[in-house]
Amino acid sequence: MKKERIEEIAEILDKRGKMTLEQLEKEFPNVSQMTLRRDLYKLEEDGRIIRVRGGAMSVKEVQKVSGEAYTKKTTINTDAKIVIAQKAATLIDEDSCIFLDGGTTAMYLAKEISDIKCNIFTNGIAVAMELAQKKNVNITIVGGQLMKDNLSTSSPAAKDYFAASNFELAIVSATAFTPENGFSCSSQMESELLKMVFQKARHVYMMLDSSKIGKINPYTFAHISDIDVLITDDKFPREYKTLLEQENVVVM
Amino acid sequence: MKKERIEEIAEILDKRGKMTLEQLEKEFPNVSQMTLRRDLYKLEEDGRIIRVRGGAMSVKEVQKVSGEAYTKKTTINTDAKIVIAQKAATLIDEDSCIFLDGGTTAMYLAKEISDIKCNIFTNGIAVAMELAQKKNVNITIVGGQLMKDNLSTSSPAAKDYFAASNFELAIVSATAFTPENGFSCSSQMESELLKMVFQKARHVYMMLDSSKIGKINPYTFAHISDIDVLITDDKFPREYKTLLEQENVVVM
DNA sequence: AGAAATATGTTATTTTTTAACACGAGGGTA
DNA sequence: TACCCTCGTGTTAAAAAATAACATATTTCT
Repeated sequence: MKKERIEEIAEILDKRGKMTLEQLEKEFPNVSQMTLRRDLYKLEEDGRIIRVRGGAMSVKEVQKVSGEAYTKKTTINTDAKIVIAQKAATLIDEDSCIFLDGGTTAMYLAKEISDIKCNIFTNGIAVAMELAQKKNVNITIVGGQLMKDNLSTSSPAAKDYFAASNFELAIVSATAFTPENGFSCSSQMESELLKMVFQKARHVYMMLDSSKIGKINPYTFAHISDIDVLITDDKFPREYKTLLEQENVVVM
Repeated sequence: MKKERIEEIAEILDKRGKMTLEQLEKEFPNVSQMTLRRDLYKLEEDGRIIRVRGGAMSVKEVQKVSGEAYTKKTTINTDAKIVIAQKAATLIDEDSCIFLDGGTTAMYLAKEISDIKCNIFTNGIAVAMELAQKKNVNITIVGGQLMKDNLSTSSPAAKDYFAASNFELAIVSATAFTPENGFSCSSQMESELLKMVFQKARHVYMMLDSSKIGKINPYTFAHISDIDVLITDDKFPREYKTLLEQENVVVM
């Protein structure tokens, strides 16, 4: 089917770096050239490849050449984040009303979410941009000052926003976690915003890849008891898991 | 000479990210298309650009925005918009406080703005994202519901935002204009938001490429008398210009 | 100066891409 | 069940762009 084929094309392209349409036709003899073209077009829209004369090339390939600076940040523990995002995506129901933070994990979640009718609040513009591709998702952006490092907003005025809006579920992530210091982040405003979110939300799911564990950031916005579910990867330490479960947190 | 030209092409490309051959021809009117093609070929050999259908894109650009889609649905009257954006960019002073709308013209303006210390409010997340690359620009996003077609937000709650913030200058654009119906757009919420902006702003500059002229959209948010400066391209009809100048609008 | 190398322009040809329409397979609804 | 709709796909014609090939400068070097 379409989706698998597109995925496969992306993989091949990532692997080989560059392919001509002719080569792709050989690889996929049972579909027409036009279909492959359309697939490439879609992949280009998603920013995964660049179409060039005669075929296409992988964006990763281009980035590999010399781009370390920016790329690095987004590739920390990418695989784990994607796994976490996929898990989280299964937890989103139709017609639900959700807050999503602006972190990279949320970004991956935005990619993974299926296009169902739901309402999502977010303070991350990259997240919002990703979600904008889903037809059925209603997106609301929390305004405020933009932090350039993580492309998310925060402001004291967010309080007013939240006053007039409701959401049952908040799916957030932290940049650091220890059992003693709880979940922390590096920006005070963000921490304040998240505290507000926690007050508003009926349930809170925390996405936390294992690289965050044992680290401490300046502003704690939540403790173990504040969350309902922790979504993590399989490198998550067993002892922490039992610890969390003792506090009635579901770890998945 | 060849070398300087190639260098210049590389620089332009790094700045704009992507250019068509047509645009390059305008930039270099004294050489033939073929020469430019050969230049691009050379630059590709050197690994600085990637040639794509119709033109080329900077490798840096690809490396920079890994998540964003480079795809251009935004190719309507691009040249005019860039010209307008360049003009508008010259009007932005250090330490000023500006509202910028979320349209494509504003997007180009965001690219052209030099990295000076200033404060920019915007309701366009694509605009905000572009601005995020400037170190010295302080960005505030107006929250609200995201409209997927133009990636800008609008909401009744914006009023509250504006209540607590000031800006001297608003630089906006419209999707349609006639002298009788004034400046109009297709979304009621956006129109309301712009009206609020107009109330708050001391000065209003309107960016309007000539393709918008003579068209009417459902919601009028301003008339000629509401704006101070109109920034347009050289296809702007002379008779309209005199008309505007009669109403003390500066046309540039 | 004059030959060789380099750079540019012009035109025709080939290749690639797009646009437009058609068709059939599901999926939901009255 | 019949109908309508959307979606994915294929086919073809038309447009656009890239290349190749050749002609004509322009520079460089001896």
